Amino acid sequence: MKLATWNVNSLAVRLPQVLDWLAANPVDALVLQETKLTDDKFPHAEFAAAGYAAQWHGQKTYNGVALLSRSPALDVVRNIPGFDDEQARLIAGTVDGPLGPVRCIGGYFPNGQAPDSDKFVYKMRWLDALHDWVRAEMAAHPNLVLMGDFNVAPEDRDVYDPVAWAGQIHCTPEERAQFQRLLALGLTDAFRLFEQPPKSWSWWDYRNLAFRKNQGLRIDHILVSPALKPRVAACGIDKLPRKNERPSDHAPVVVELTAS
DNA sequence: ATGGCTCTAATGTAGAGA
Repeated sequence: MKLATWNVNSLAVRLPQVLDWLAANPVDALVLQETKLTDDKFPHAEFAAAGYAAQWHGQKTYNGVALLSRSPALDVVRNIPGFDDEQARLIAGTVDGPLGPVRCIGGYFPNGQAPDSDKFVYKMRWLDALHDWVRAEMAAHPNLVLMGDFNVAPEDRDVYDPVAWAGQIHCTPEERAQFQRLLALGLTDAFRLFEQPPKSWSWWDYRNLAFRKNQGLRIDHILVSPALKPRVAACGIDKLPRKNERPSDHAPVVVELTAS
């Protein structure tokens, strides 16, 4: 069973690339971030024609998330229950597969803008609410995957220039502590279960030839629950879509789970 | 050099992203 996450930075612009990617990478489920579409504009018919059921939660201009799956997702949740949020940042659903039901949570975590900003305060509140809700979800769903654009680089090795980025947004001690709190729930960063190429990033700035110079951050993650950890067969970042014409600034992250 | 590029609202320009 393969699951993936991809911040597409506008699904209106990137739909052809997402369809191409799914044709080449027929994953069982894919969560999208930054769709930037109101719900009436979501291209569910195009995904249905490609063999994917869709659940979505969007808004105008900013944010927006979706969950695509081969078999339709059940018990779908939009945004963090109990956390009043005007921004469309989370979707969850249960996807059936060879391992039985898997709870798939896709999140577009707040950017935070700057450590001294109101948006950083919101990011911390959002992460607090996520932590408490994920704990409850893990109790209800042993097979659980939390994936998405976390907007956190967990360690210095996830940053192309850790000295320049020290204390900057995505790299502050507060954000990294929030990432560790999620791990402390029993979740595992699937990417780090394997040897990976050094300087592995999931995002590269559009500016300054950052992709060509491989100057990026690893901020898109897939965390798995204890029951799934021994089932993780592979996890990697697919840089190919970043080489396309008009690419997203993020690359997809993929995890493979085996039944035995 | 605090920008660089890309997206959205728009149709000139500004805010956000990371």
